[in-house]
Order: sequence, then C-alpha cells, then structure tokens
Amino acid sequence: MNIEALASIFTIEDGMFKILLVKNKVEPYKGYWILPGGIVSKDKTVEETIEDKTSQFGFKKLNFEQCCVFSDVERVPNKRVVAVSLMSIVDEFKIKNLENGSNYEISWFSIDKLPKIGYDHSRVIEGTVSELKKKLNQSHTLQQIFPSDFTLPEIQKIYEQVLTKELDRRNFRKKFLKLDLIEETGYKAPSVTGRPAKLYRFKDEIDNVILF
Amino acid sequence: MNIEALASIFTIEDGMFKILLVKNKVEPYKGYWILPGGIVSKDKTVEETIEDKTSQFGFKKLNFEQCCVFSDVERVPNKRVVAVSLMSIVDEFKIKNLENGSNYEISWFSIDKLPKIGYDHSRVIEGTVSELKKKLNQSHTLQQIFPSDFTLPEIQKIYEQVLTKELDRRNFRKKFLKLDLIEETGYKAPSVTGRPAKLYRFKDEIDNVILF
DNA sequence: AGTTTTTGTGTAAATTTGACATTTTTCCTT
DNA sequence: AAGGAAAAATGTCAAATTTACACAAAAACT
Repeated sequence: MNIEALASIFTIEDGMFKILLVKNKVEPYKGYWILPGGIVSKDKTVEETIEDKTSQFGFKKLNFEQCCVFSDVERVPNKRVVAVSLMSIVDEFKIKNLENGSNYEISWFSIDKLPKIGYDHSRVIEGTVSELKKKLNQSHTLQQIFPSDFTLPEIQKIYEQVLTKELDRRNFRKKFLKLDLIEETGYKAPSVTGRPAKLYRFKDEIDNVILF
Repeated sequence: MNIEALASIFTIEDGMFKILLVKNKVEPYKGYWILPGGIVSKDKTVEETIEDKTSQFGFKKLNFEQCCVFSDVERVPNKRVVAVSLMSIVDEFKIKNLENGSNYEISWFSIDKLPKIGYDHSRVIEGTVSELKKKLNQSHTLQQIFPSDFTLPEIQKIYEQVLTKELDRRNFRKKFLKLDLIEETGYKAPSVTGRPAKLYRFKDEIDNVILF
C-alpha cells in the first residue's frame, strides 16, 4: 500500500486566495494541473516528503498543517494509494523571486477560478480550501500570513473572502483593534493611490483566539 | 508500507470527557491500554477499518472525523506503520448496555486521568483531544456526532466541557435555537429521572458555522 | 490648487447577551 | 392514587455589543 502526500499551498494576491499547482507531465491527465506532492518513501514522514518537493520549487521552511486523508479503495485505478493532504499559507515575500529549480511548470490560480484539475485533486483542493477558511479565523494563522507588517484593509479583505460578504470599514477596525492582538508600527504603507494606510504588526506573544 | 487506523471514541460521563481504551493482549506493551484500531487492508478505507473494529465492541454506525496522521519513520520499531487517527463522540445512550462481542477488555477513562498507555498512543490521544476541542465548535462536527436525534442538554454539556464553564440553560437554548441549524423531531428522549427532554435533529443542509 | 482615491474616526439605534424564577412533565415512593 | 423529587421548558428586563451611517484627512495626479 502506498501513501501519497499532497500539498495545498495558499497565498493572497490582489486580495484573492491563490493556490499553487503543478502541470502534470505524465499520463493519465497529462497537461492537467495537480497539487504538488509525491509518494511517501520508507524513510520519510509525510511532512518530509512534501518539504522535499516544495523545496525544489524554491520554498524554504514552510509550515504545513494536516488536513484530510483520502483512503477510498478506488481513488487511483488499479493501485492502492492513500492520500494525505497538507496545507500551508505563504506570504507575498516568500513567493517573490521564487526560484523553481525543478523542470515542472508551476503557477498560482485563484481558488474560485481553477484550471482543469487532474486525478481526484479537485476533491482534495475542496477539502483544503474548506480547512483554510476554518483556520483563517484563528489569530495564529493570520500571524503566519502576515509575519511582518500589514494594514487593516489587507486583513479586512481576507475576512471578506472567508465570510463572502463585504464588511464596514469602521466597524471592522473597531472590532479588530479591540482584540488587542496588533500594534501600530508607526509607519505607513506606500500608497498606490489615496491616503496611505497605517502599518500594524502582531504583538509578540498573542494567544491563539477565534476571531469572528 | 502499512497504514493503521486508530479510533478515539469520546463520551461525556459525569460532565467529563472520557475515552474508550482497549487492554492490549500482546507484547510489547502487553497489559497496557491502547486505542482501538487495526491495520488498513487493501480493500478497506480507513473509516471502514475502524468501523469493523468498533462494531465488535457493540457500537453501531458511529460517525468518525479525521484527526491526525502520524508518519514518523520510527514510530513503530522495525516496521513502517503510518497511523491515521479518527475521532467520534458517543452519547450516554449509545454506551448503555454496550455488548462487547470481542474478547478484548475495554474501558472508559477520564481524559485527564489516563492509565498506562501502550505504544505511542499517548501522543495520539493528545492529538485527538486537542482536535476534539477545536472541532466541537463547528456545526458540521456536532452534526456528525449527532447524526440522529439529540437533546439540548446533551449539546450543552459538550459546550460546558469545551469552554470549561457552566452555561445558563435558558440562554444556551435561546442562542442555539436561533442558529437555525436544528429542528424538533416531535419526540422526547426517554427520561431517566425528571422531565424528558425534547429530541432535535440537524436540518438537512446546514452551512458549517463557528458556533461559540 | 483642485480633483480623485482611499484611509481614518464618532455617535445613536438596533440587536444580542446575561441574569434570574416559575411552571411543566415525568418517575418514584408511599 | 396522591405527593414529592428531579430535570426540562419558558419570558422579561438591564447591560453589552453590534450595526448603520457621514464627513474629515492624507497622499497622488493633473
């Protein structure tokens, strides 16, 4: 019996969640997009298997969280392969200047506008996106997305995606600041157009709380 | 490579979470207590493997949720066995008159007062208890725990454990009903003593929401 | 200097939460 | 059969929270 590790790596770009996919090079589903991953070998953990793969794409020291196990007998025809999916969220700095050292084509896709997906990875993506949305409501996860400075409008956009509705700027600000998780850095974000937003950072030792 | 399915079956007794353990009959760790489970065979899913095992203890149609995967290379000496842990919560009615058709000794233990645990199952229990508390606050988890009917006092007890404080019956009821996730079945629970509670069920298509 | 764009702030109305006591329904005892 | 004990169900009022909403401030562009 084989175990396959599959990674769902998310980031936020232009206020949208995107997921990293790899173009499949072998049949079946050649040319389709799939999740990065691989078979877990005898001497590796699931996490290590994923790390080996993602480090080839230029990621360093990602933190993964377990999501789901897919153990349907027929999920891969003629073979028994159980899949374990892991999830990670990376910030924009980690994906700038990413050096893809592999000979696989990789690309980011909006999670609401996915290309043709190979194998049963649609189901796996569905599972991890659902986990993603659950986890985003925890302060630790947000802190992971914004290890350095961020603005309140940035955080608000994330919430609007998770909750799939627009939020009032004033009320959002009031509520979020009252949680006492963040502090002003004293600096301002470079303004593209309009008044520049204040930059905030997470305080040193925050407890993990459910936010909304 | 082998996959092992391990079940953490919880119940609430005297207001405490308890977990079901099995007395191990083989070396190593003979006489120690371990989680029920078994090796996943070629023609079964992880869930089916667990169901086979737990049905021997007299459980019927438990609903399991995935928790964690333990894939350390050395977690079982001299063999490669990856463990997948599943979680379920059963109510007191399911465990009354449980007919253990196996020749294993089983018993319930308070999660804060565990006996000698065999293999690496302490770690697995730790993982599932932590997931238990996280997941209980999601409506889907509750729905899986209570696929059929339940009473409001039952649900309330779960919350009191998770939040580690007592809740007001009237306010709890008001709040939970307003979520509009459940409906009355029209029936009542068999009363042990005192007025019997109304039975509720989850509505067909509920969204997964964070409850408290 | 004036226009555009986006951020930042206060206040009043509406809603939700939290505290609390009594009645109802069943089982058990006599 | 009657009375008592145990647990569930329900409504109201005060406090706290959330929502709705409009205008001023800061930068970029012309």
